[in-house]
Amino acid sequence: MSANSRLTIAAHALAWIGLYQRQGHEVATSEQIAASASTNPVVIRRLLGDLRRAGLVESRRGVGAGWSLARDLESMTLLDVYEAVEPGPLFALHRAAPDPGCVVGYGIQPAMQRIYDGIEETLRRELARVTLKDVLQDVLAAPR
Amino acid sequence: MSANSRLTIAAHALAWIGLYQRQGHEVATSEQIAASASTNPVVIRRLLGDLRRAGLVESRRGVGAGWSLARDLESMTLLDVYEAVEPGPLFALHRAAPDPGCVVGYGIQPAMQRIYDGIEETLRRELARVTLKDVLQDVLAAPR
DNA sequence: GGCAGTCGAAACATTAACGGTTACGACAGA
DNA sequence: TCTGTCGTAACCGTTAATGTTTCGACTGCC
Repeated sequence: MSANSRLTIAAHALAWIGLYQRQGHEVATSEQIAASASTNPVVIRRLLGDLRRAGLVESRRGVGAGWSLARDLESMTLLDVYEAVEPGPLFALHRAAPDPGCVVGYGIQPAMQRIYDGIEETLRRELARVTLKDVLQDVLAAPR
Repeated sequence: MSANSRLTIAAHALAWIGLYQRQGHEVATSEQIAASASTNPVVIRRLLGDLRRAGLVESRRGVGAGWSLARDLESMTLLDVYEAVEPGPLFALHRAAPDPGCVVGYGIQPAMQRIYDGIEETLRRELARVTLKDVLQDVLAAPR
């Protein structure tokens, strides 16, 4: 499907900020998060920008600049993150419209769309069941 | 997510072959199916090749050549089709391994993998609930 | 007022996936 | 032998994802 890592990296960033703040720090920088996630600070800033637009994080500029959580990790679910960083649908319909003169070509798109809508709804319910607090707890529970 | 249309086109092809056979024909050609789906015969042959490897369709060569169903549409689910045409996972982990010296970097991958495994299992259950017969019925039920 | 550190954003490069297209050999029935 | 179709490789164009560089904007601190 050519899956991307956006949800993974966004969850990583949120967990990192949450843990860092729990340790008494005010803000985290994109450079720190990028080092933990083995990627580029600009990639982190782009993703956190999406999360900021969704109201999950806040950013400060200037000297003591960086990122902080806008809400408690407990109040954020993976669905919030998913909606913030993944705009499109899971499955695409035909690239070009199928032949409307053919019975199958005529009826296939609404039929598949209904199925895909149901599947995405199920996916959302599943994502909504996991909070970012759950994720961080699970991360910290990893055996060393 | 950069979704593709493989599941859609594969379902289209199976529904088309099923209907065509119901009308008394032995085999369907990739050219006929491609015309209905508004794509190229080679694209159809590639997809049907995947479905053949999965035991869903059969192909004949030679003069009276073409494609036919290997099983009843009722016995095929969208999960069978999905597994035949979509090898990869839905969500990717980090492209480069995260920093194992960081607590979050160390524990994030197993944590996210568990979540993703659960989600894919749910997706599979959902896909397994829909047979290709259901799809064809739904297609034929479209108002004209 | 100037400096320093960080974000915000644009621009560009690289890579990979996807779908479309052409081409041609293999095959099997007439 | 001829014909129609599959099987498959090769190549192309488009798009998405990610990485990288760059530079202006901002703001606290000296």
